[in-house]
Amino acid sequence: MEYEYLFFLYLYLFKNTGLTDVSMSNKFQVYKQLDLAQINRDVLKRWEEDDTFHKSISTREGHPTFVFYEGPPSANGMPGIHHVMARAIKDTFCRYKTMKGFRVHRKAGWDTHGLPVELAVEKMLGITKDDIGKTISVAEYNAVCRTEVLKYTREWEALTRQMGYWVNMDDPYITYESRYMETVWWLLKQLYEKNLLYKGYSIQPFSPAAGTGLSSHELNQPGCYRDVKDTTAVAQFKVIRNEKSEFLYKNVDTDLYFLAWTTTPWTLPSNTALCVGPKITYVKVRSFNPYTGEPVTLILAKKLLAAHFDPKNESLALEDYSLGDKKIPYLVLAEYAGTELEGVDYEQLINWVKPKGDAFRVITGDFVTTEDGTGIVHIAPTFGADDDRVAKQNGIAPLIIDDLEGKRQPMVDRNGRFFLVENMDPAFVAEYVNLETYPEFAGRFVKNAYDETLAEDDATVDIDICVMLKRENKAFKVEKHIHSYPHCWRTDKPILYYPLDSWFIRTTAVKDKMIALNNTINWKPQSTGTGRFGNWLENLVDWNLSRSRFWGTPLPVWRTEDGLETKCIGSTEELMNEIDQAVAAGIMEKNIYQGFEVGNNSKENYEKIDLHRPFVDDIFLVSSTGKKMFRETDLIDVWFDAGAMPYAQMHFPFEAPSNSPQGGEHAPKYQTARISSYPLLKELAQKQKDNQTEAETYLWNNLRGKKLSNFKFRRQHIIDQFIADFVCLEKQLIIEVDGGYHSLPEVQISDTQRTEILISLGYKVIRFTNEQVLNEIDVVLGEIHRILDSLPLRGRAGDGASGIPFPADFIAEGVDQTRGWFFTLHAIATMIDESVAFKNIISNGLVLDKNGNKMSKRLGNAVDPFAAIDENGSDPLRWYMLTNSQPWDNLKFDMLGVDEVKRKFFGTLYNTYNFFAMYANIDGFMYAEDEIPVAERPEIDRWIISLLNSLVKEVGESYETYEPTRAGRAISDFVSENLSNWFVRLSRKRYWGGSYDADKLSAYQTLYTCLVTIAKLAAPIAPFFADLLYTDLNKITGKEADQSIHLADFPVCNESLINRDLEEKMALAQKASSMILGLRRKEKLKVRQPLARIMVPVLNKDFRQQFDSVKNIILSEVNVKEVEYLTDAAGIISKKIKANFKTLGPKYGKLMKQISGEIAGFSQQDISRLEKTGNYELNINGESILLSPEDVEIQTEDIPGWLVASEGNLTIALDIHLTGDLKLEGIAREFINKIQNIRKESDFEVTDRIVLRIQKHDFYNAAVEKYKDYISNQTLASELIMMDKVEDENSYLAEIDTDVTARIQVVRN
RNA sequence: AGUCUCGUAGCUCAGUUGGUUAGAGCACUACACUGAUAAUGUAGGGGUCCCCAGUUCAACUCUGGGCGGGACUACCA
Repeated sequence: MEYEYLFFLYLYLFKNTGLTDVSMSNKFQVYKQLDLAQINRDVLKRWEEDDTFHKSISTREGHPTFVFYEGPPSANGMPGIHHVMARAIKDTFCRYKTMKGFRVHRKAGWDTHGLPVELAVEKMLGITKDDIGKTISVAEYNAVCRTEVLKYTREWEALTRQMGYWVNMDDPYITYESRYMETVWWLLKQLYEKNLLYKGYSIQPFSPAAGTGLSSHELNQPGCYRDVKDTTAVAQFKVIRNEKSEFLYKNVDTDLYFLAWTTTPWTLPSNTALCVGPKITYVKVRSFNPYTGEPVTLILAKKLLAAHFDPKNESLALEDYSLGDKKIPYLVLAEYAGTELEGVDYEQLINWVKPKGDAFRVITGDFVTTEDGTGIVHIAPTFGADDDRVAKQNGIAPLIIDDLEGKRQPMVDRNGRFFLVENMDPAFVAEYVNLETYPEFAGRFVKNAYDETLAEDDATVDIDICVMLKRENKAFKVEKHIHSYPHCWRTDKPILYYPLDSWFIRTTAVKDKMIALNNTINWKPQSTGTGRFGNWLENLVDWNLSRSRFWGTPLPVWRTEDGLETKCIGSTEELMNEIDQAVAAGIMEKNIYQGFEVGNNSKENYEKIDLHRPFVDDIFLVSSTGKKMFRETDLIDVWFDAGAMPYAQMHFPFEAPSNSPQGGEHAPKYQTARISSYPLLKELAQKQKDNQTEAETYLWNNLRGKKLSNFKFRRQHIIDQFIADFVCLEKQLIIEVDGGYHSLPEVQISDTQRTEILISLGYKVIRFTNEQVLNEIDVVLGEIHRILDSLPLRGRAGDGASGIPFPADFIAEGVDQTRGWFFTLHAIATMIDESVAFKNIISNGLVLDKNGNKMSKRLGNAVDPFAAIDENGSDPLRWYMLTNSQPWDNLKFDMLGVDEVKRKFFGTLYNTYNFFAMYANIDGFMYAEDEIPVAERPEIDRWIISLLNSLVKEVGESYETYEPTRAGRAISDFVSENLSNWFVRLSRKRYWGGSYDADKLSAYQTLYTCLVTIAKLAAPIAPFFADLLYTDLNKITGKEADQSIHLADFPVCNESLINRDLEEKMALAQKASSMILGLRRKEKLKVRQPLARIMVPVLNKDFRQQFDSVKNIILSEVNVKEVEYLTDAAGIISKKIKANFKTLGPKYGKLMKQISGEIAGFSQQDISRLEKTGNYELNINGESILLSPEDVEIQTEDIPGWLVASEGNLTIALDIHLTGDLKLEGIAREFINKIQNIRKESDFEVTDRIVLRIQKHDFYNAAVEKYKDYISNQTLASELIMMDKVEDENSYLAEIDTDVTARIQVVRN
């Protein structure tokens, strides 16, 4: 036993007796068991005491910012486990960016408006929408909404805290607050002024009986959809023969018609187009009209031919048909693709009212199916949402009537009747209405249910229209049909799809811009961006903003009753002024917001006003012509609230105005021109711009238009009192291009002064000569690029809204937000700023239960996030969720998976730490010694450090590209495979015993570095455990200044420490060891029994060298004494050869089968010829094929007479012959094993010294004698005494070999 | 119905520009190791790579068509 080691051992024992008081603080904390839930609580407490979150922001003051937007959750529902998922993703990247030195902006918020809130309130109060304004006032109702919506705020905050989601909750934005709504109004006004906000109509469910529109939610209430029997018609639309349709008339000897089916014949008079499917095949059929018997030729979908013509009748002769025959013959004449039919004109079916504009044309639509009907859809744009959309896209006019007030109306009025002629504009009637045919139907209800004088079985308008069509040879088939049709939940009467007034945002006007901007966004997964979101943009329609509800942001639009004058209000200031004017004009009695101070942005001030209904409804304004103006009663889509959050969370522009001198908290701080000298300088700058040198022009052309990594450069830009040649303001970098005269001394002095001043203003100045720019532009640009990268971002990139964090660098929400929040953010940012709202986005999948079902309270399969965190801590939950599957795939959440993560990753890491701590405490390692240069550390240390650096690189890249799953899995693999299973296992001996020498120190330093680095890499995903690990380590060593890992810097990969060769070698060692252990197992040879040698065939020089350098590791791992290399010359290696498909395939393609057959048939001579000469010629089908060594794979087959294992191209033979000496050593090791077990059973301390007494036995006497020192050393025995008889008392029987037991006594010294 | 997405071992997931015998972890079974010890290691069994067709010398991989799960968007003639 070395003295040095003894010394430390004594020190350790001494400390343990408590005789010294320096003890505890110098020891690494050792844990009895891993309790991640307790760690969660402890670390959380420390974070709160130390205010770590705020420190993680304040310590990054002045650093470049990383902007994250929190998609506001609604606090009127409890948080679920899926919120843990979403928030784990968000938190991971915000923490990562913090560790990368960014100042991360992440403001929490609450989404508070919308239907779910209204429904919850109604349920709670036991009322319906009908009661609002009757049994409860709107004001009371809204007051309840206000409290209801934040009902679960406390739970949400608790979840945020417990799961370690760091988001700034100091001042969350709340969408119902007046300040937030003011920004929303401001945005709407911007859109209004850009002519992007307009009033139009949309097709919505409408109840003529109740006289009101219905939301789709109201339609989905139980009992609303009912099966009803309606008259349906297949109508014949007559083709107009002209050059567009001429091709259809081939072989046609009758009139030609399109067939279209409808379940609502009353919409036929409003038909203005027919729609065919572009991918559907149509047929042209010669037949007869069943009602009139007239010969007709009809066009319908091929697939539906059998639905309208009995195939049995095809054989019938056309000539034999006479009117009244049940069997109607038919003949298919031709087939057409849907696209061919596009553009063909047809006659109006029912000529009551003429449309204004283009109509009666065949158009195409993807929504057309061949499920039922004829595969041709009758389009009445005023009565169907699809119809309206497809008509607009194709420029087809709807059938619209001008009423007496000059308003545009559909053919059916709001009572559900065909419009009365006397209610129409006479001028319109004169020009467009057919007074011969229409009056018979005018005033008829389109559904009998609307007319109290009619009964169920009275003739309906549908029937009368069909009768008319039959008579006119325009109806092909009329029949009753049962289908499900929606009814109004209040009146029980059928609803109509009906055009209703709505406010729209003209998103179609910016469609191209939105598509272009979307292409710059990094979507995770990409397919959501190009697919779901991209397609949505391609088929964009105008955004219908209107909602007829109560609890939401009111549309800030006032109109005069005649609709001729409109005002859109964009701020409280504007509103106050307008109200004051209205009061002055006598329209309002007083200003209801009196007391509100314009310009005072305090919360208190804004709480004085309420911009919700009903208060805003009571505001009437005065128009420029003195007329009274009423607010449009609509609320806006709550998605607009959410999409407005980049602006509204900052109360933009009211609190961070874009051009204000103070510029808001986040405004760029760069110094610009001095006011006094600006006019002069400006003139000068312009002159310089006009007279640029050749070099300047050349460089400018390489910098302009954000060519260089998207950095914006300006030329001849005035800064303070100077004109900088080129400047990048975001990075405060000035580039000067100098002509020859700069070498003059006086010019140099002034240059120096100028540079000094600019530097003092915070700029970096670099200079190039004209020659450099002209001759070495790549070098120059490379240098600029390098310097740009090294500089922090000062201002904000981009030209969007200034003064606020915009756009976001990163957002993440569920994929269900694609057409919700993601869209509204994108749309608003595009329209307001022509910018993206977010640069990187993760759209995460759903969290399902372990069987793949959606979680719901009803099924009882929902996981309570609080219980889950309480039991496991949030780290394993977070780790599991991010690493089990990629965030954008759905996660099948299974608690067993969480357990696995706990055991496999956290358990292993914890064990590794505990291992380290235990020995470090014994040896008093505190990382106080100088760092041993990596180059001087043993191979295994350099290996794990190499892998560690590779890991740092991979993990860094993964986080950087928003791939948390890859990052987490890489960390976990490293910990369990390489660190624990290989490095620690092989290095155990180095920690145990021996002196505190360089090797031991290296072992400690290396393991310490691995642990602390792993902690940092894992910190973004597992913030609690990582911080504990870090602080436990750092407390003792004081290596790092930061008190929390979340304030520390993310590790940087040191490429020079990565040694691929070494990594390969070690992989070889791992493989070889496992193969040899496999062989031992097969032969039942314990690893304790040393063996003499292994033999390895050498196929090439590199291999021998590689194997040799890890030989010792392998040998000690598998307890073998020597390795012997076998070369060809020995003649005992037999080789086998295979074709390398990867190299040969592309060259010889078709011949591969034969080639591989030939190669497989190579003899040993053939193989060695190829190896020696480096080529081999094959002849296949007369073609000469030249093989090189790369075209084949050569492996050794086996070594006759030896115990052999083969894997890939590595073959190892094991010599299992036991010499006497080996046997003795095996016995000695057996003793060590048994004695160690006895120590353990006796609960001895690791460091207790013992006295050993062993009863003699002929089988092992020699072995014990020979290895006495070795045994003593390993078991910490001060004495080893062989005795004839050891007393039974205090002794143990240990089996040393089959039938050989030893009596051993182990006594503490 | 449309769009997107997923489908590989009992479970959760990898699988590079197509290339030879499709992998890992968990679970299961067996074994080994023994001062990291309520830890660790090694091995084994287990596959119609959802199905069909095509392209190719060669398909888990590419193309087309189905089937099944999920999400979103529509609710229709």
